[in-house]
Amino acid sequence: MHREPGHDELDFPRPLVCVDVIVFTVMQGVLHVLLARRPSAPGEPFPGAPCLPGGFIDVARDDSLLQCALRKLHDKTGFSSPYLEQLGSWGNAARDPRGWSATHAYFALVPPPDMPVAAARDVEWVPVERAAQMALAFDHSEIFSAALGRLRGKVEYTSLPAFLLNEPFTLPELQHVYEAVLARPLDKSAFRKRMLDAGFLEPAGQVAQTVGRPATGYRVRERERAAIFPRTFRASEAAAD
Amino acid sequence: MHREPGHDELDFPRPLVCVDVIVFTVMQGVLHVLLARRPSAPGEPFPGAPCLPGGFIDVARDDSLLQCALRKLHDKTGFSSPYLEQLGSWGNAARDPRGWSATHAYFALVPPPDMPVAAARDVEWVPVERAAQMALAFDHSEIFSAALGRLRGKVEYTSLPAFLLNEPFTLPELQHVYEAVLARPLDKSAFRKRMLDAGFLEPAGQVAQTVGRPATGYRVRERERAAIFPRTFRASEAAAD
DNA sequence: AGAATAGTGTCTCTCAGACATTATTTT
DNA sequence: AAAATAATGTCTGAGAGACACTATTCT
Repeated sequence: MHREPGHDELDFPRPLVCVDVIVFTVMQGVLHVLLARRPSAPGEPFPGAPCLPGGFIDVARDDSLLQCALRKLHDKTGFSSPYLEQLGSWGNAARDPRGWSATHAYFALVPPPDMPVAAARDVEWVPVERAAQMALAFDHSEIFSAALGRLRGKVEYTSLPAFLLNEPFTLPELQHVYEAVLARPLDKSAFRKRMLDAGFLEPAGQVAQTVGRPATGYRVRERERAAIFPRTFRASEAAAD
Repeated sequence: MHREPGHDELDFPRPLVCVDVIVFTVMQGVLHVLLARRPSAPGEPFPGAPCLPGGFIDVARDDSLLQCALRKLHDKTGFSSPYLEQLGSWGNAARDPRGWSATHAYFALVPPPDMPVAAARDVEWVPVERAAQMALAFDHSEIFSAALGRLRGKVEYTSLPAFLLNEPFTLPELQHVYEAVLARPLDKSAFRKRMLDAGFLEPAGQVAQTVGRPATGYRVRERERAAIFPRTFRASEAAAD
């Protein structure tokens, strides 16, 4: 901003501004993403098409982009303090037929929700493999793909999957989530060493299993941010940011 | 976007939309950032204050956010194909007294420029240590701080500093840039092994020194993206993205 | 006792860091 | 020859992966 001549009046055309949220969870050992559906009213772009939950900024109601993302997330999922991180922004003249628009994308991780909740709010949990094959409205397929890439990348070297579980959780449970997101098996011994050495977990009692030895329950020490490991899981296939 | 009732008319108030660029370079072994200055005209916010180069999106002229960032970068520095990466976005009701505004921040790495160019375009190269102590207009100090953190973080495990040098460059030169950005010395042997093993460099002849043995010159194989190393420089102090 | 799951120990490999050593140029 | 800088070699330690092994519960 700030230096263009002729802009002082502020009467030039402004882009549309949106916030979209990519919400991930793991259900039945499979990574899912929350999708909404475009309205079918006349004049609406992409009528009836699946899309990411989101919407226009309401300058009277939203104090900030982050707060807007939190509001939309709460409206759709009922969660109010999930792990939430900015993914990036997409803006150009062509992505929305209604005009030049820019969207700010956030990605969120939530523990497995109760199924009925999602259905009631007119959104749907979709396995990421299926979502990747769907044609989402606007450039939402591209944004979703970026979110999935970012999640898989960061899972290689952070404790992000801990935010996909209800507490307390066990180390075997956490390992299963890692494996679900990365879509490959991990060695149990290496996994446990890594998690415990990182020091982001604190014990929280025993968790009885339906069969076999009970497991130690854990909580994350700081819910605010993820821990970062000194190496990726497999150094040979290092991950982007 | 896409599901708010009452929005179909598109006649609701829209935020101001800007793009700001954080341009880094290394001169005389010191990391610098490019700063502009707010106009002093009446009605302008933060008159005369230092700020990041940037400005409002021109929906008639800019096809996309990225192209807008490239345009501003070219206007201010003359570089047209630098390393350019999206940093994030900042948007809220309070950051600009003229109204609800959102800015998309990009950070760029350029090789050492000719000094006069910057001066002629009404921008100035400032050492980052000094810039960190200045009160920049709007929330630009916060944005600059995030950019510096991102750069230092990624330098721990990527080849980003190669984009801060003119080609061909030597490994000792590259090491000096790493040390300038990280503000700590690195071991020569470990550094060379790391860079050569990463495979992102290709030899480009010999580079004579003023004194001593001449060094091998190198070019980066792919100018488009940075290489990622399997570990951070010091695993003990792992870095965020 | 046996099945099932949780949790540990040991060995090897890779790579970062420390630091000593060798190589090639100019004066 | 001496100085200066480039480049390599050797040793050690940390941590990842493979995989065998032990521990604790239930039926």
